[in-house]
Amino acid sequence: MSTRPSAAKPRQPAAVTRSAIFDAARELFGEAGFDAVGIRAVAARAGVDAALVIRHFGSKERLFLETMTVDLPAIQVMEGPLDGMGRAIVEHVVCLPSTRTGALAVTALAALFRASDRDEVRRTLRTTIDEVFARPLVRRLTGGDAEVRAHLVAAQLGGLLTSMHVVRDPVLLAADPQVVVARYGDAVQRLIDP
Amino acid sequence: MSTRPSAAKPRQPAAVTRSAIFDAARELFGEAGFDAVGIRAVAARAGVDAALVIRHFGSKERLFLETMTVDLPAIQVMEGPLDGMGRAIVEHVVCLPSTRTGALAVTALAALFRASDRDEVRRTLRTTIDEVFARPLVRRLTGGDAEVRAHLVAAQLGGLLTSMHVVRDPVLLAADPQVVVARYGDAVQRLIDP
DNA sequence: GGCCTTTGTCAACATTGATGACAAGCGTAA
DNA sequence: TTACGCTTGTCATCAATGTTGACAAAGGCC
Repeated sequence: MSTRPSAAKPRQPAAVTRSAIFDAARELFGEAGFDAVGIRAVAARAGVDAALVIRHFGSKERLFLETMTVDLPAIQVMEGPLDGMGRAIVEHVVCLPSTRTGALAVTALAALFRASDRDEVRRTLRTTIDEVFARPLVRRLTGGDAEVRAHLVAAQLGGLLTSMHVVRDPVLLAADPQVVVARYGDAVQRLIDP
Repeated sequence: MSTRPSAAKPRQPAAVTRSAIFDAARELFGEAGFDAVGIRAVAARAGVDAALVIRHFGSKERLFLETMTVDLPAIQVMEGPLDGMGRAIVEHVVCLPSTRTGALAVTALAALFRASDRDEVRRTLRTTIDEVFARPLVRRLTGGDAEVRAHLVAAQLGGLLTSMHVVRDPVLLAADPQVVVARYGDAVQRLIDP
């Protein structure tokens, strides 16, 4: 017997271990949220010691922020015609979870909302919403109070997202998506029109 | 010396201790949120042993749910005329923090949002929104999709509230309240009109 | 005075995020 | 090869958390 009977893990390049931790964390955080998921659970799923998680990501919070990043490029329809943009945006948002990256983004955004107790998380959430929703719109809107109106649209979209994926309002989840798109889209349009 | 040199606290009726804990918890939870506030911090602020907190409220989560209850009676303007109700509701929501109970309600609602990782909290949040926003509206709306429309209005109001008090969008916080009321109110009205 | 419920106190428990020491692998240079 | 140094993995440990149970003492009721 050598000094340590338990088989030591064969050495791996740091990138492999890191991405294993990343994937495990993304899944677990997305499902259960920040505080329900412990570092040891992430480590176990990644097949790794808990201390390695901290070594690679610095802290649980940084791991969370890094994995729950929503990397959505600005919504494309915001470059299109202003006519009917309200419905187009809402349709885009409602149908997001049907694509792979969209589902990840929605999950991440919801997780950020639910963990926004922490200052750093709140800051990330704020800049994310600003970059994805508000800023692309400000440049397109005409008429008075353009900036405020763009941020109010962002509030509307955030409200729809949180109602469906944070609060999980059963009425909205069961509703016909086309009705939601038409009704809510028109309400959004009201803020787009000058 | 008797067996215990430190002066024991004079006995108090349970209601007094309980309400001291309640007040301390309400303040701390409202300021910093669920996980930033420990039981021992609440106990210290109430001048009480940590074990008493559990004895009186069962668990930290139950204490949180009990103190972060929003006891807003249904919004009064929802009983008024449908004409201009959108602006009236938004004005009510925007001006809530100016009253004592309103400020407590907003703080509690925001805290519930931020702690909605936990199933029990999410359930409370859902029924609260349903009772305060959606249900009173369903009875008033005419035309098709009344229930969905009412819940979409609730989503709008939730979005405005979270943008201001959870995300804390600086643009909205700095904006002229009258502009917000007028613009967002009209968008809400769009969902009220049949 | 005895008895029982209520109120307060304290020590402990398991679990959490995080740290630091140490061992082992692997390449490079002398 | 040997020696050094950097990287990777493992472990023991720390302080803090929510929660529990045992125990002390106060006060009301017979």
